[in-house]
Amino acid sequence: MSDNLVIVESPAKAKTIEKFLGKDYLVKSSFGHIRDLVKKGFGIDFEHGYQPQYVVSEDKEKVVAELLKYSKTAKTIWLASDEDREGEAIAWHLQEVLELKPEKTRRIVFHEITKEAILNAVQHPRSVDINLVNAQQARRVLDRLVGFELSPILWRKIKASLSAGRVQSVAVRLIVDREREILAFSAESFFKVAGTFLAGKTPVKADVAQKFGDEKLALALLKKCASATFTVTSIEKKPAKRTPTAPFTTSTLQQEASRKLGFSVSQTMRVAQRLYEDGYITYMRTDSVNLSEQAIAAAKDAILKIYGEKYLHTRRYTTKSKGAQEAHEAIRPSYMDRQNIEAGSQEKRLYELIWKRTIASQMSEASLERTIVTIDVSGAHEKFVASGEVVLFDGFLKVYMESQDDDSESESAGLLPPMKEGQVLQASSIVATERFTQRPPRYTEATLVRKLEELGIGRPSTYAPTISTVTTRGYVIKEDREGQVRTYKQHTLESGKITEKILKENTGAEKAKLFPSDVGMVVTDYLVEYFPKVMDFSFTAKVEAEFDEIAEGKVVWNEMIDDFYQLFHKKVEDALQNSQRATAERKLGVDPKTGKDVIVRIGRFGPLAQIGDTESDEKPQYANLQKGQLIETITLEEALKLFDLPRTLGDYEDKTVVVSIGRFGPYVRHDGKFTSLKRNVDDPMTITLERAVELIEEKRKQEREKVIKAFAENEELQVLNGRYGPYLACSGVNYKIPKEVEPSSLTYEQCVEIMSQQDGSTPRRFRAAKKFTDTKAKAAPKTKAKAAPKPKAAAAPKAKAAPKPKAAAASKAKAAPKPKTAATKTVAKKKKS
DNA sequence: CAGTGAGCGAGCTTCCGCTTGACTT
Repeated sequence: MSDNLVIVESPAKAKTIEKFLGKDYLVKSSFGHIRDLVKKGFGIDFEHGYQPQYVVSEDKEKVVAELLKYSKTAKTIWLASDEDREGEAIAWHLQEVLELKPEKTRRIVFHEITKEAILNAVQHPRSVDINLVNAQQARRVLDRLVGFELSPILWRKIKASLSAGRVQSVAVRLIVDREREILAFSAESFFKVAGTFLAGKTPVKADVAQKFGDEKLALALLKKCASATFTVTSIEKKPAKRTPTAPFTTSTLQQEASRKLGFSVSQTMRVAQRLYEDGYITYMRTDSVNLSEQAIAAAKDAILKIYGEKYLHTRRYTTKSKGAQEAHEAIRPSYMDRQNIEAGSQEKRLYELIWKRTIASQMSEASLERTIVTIDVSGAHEKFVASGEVVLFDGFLKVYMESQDDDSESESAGLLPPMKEGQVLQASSIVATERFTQRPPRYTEATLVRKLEELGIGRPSTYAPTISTVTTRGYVIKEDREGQVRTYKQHTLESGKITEKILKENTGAEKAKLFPSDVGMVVTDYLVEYFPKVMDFSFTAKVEAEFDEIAEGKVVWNEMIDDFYQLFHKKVEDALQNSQRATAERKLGVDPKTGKDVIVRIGRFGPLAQIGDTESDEKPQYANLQKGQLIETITLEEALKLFDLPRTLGDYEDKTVVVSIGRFGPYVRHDGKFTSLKRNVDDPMTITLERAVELIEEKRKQEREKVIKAFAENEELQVLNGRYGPYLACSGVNYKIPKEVEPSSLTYEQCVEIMSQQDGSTPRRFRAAKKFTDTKAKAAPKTKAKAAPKPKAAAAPKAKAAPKPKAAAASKAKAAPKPKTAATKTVAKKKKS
């Protein structure tokens, strides 16, 4: 037994630190928080100063038991959780739960995982800072109060199972507010004039800076240009510099991975987690841009080696973002000399991004030269301006360039041909093009995270979960929208003649943007009306300031909570008593067929349109709103159209063919079977019986051809034809068929071979492998007759894997604890339901 | 997986932050 037990938060960290500390130290992980407020009810004792009622979390009981065992025998226990509010609380909970005696307990902190930092920390222990712990308790209690008081109001006033909270409700509000701005926006058109001139033989593009709100003025300029001379009146050269951006934090990594790699926020975190666990990068949940001295030195070495001294410029970055707690370093490669790694393609790409960003942050500025050429038009006061940019020294740009959010139209200015002041240029064409003012952009996941961080709302560990909460609650939908075709005018002056053209462009198309749902809008409106303070964008910042005062010992935590709660709870009571049920009901008009009212509202299962009311004798007609339609904006015509479905097309094989729109889009129903319409080809409103039958037959054919091959040896194993081509399926797990193999000629043995190879090849397949054997184990007792051939199939891959000792050993080690965890999980789930 | 939308009204839902696995494709 070791004399020293060190407890950190993350198991990957524990492994690294153990190496630094040597044999006398046993390093274990708490896996984050070990206790939380009891799940049922508030978990707060209102009678006794908001005393929190804690319980060891179900999934942490094992961890706690293990830590308890080691702490009993250790002489000294080092609480090495992160140096922030939450970390301090974790240390305190450990102290309480493990009943650590003060004389045996040391609190240490370090914010970089280097030998020096850790040894230094051990030299400077302290005790748990109870003020900081109290700040965390206040944070925790406040969040529980807000969440558990507001959510039930929504159940009663809007819809069951809804939720509200300090972070999620404001996140939804941002999206709702933005959508309303977009709805209120009307694009204004104006004209921009641009010309192509000839300097010698080289074409030069130049623009008139001003916008012409009036088409006539733009045309007037074109007319003047027809007979004008164009003279270069000034050539201005300006030096410009660009400096690299700071190393990655969680939020900036999410933004760049979204822009450059197209990753979702949660995808970025999943990939980063793997990189962290494999020791490639430092911790991925951080708000700090700080690099350790060691990291800067390593970056310096790498830059000198690869790019040379000219490119080196080390820097220390400081964090600007609000509420940053800086318990960790920035996200950076663990080893700066490692430019590439061997891993999955996503991991590789994200690692490369992190490496480049980190290296670039320690590189020289880029120096550029901007050239601005002004061209006068004789007989007009407008001027054309051409600008060019030349990189004199690339510096960090050699490695990395941060991307922009909007796909802005600004063309990258390049090199200009040599010109002289006083030089007369020939105009080859001058064009006045109609342009439009741009509406505010919708949020992407990543830009929403940036906004939340800017407002100091949420933490690096919660950005991804917050997005998933607001989408799973149905407040926000991430989707693509098709744009609309818009026409614009263009006047072209060429060879002395002005011609007019009407052109078309697609506008407003959205890719993976966040849209509010009707429920999101109603909930936001309701909360803003009754709880404006909590819904204020600065609410978190205000309470954070108070938490800081608690941490400094200037304010007593439960007094702060009491001040808040007294007022807040009054508002809650008021809302419960005095607010109407919010259904977002809107009357659109009257149905011309029946003369009854047409309304839209939120029903039990979501937004719907309704003809007639429940009080009259006849039952009202209902129809779901479609994807992309909002109660707030739908028109009477659009709503009436919804009632044209389902449409009966006629009979086929003596059974009715019906077309309608379901959860997964437009479909045809015939003989109890569903066939999806082809997207962008078929329209449910106009589709004919003939075409519907064609689709039905097509699907039948596909199903007939689905099974390429089946095997007598194992009925679960099949060669199938899928959307992406032939594949192998066995007990719900799919396997790729190697390209060089002809699927129809596969033998049973070959299939087993393919499965066993893919089982061990990548971590992803590796998990599938467990599934492969597990389902067999479960399926075996159920169907005894069929059980006999299956164990063979399961055994075969293992036998094949045997020559690769590593994979086999790993598979056993990982597979072993699984049944237990699976068992405890199902028990936990049963308890809930 | 492809529709539901009152009615009797039980018992349920819910927060934010700190961590990994567990799941599926």
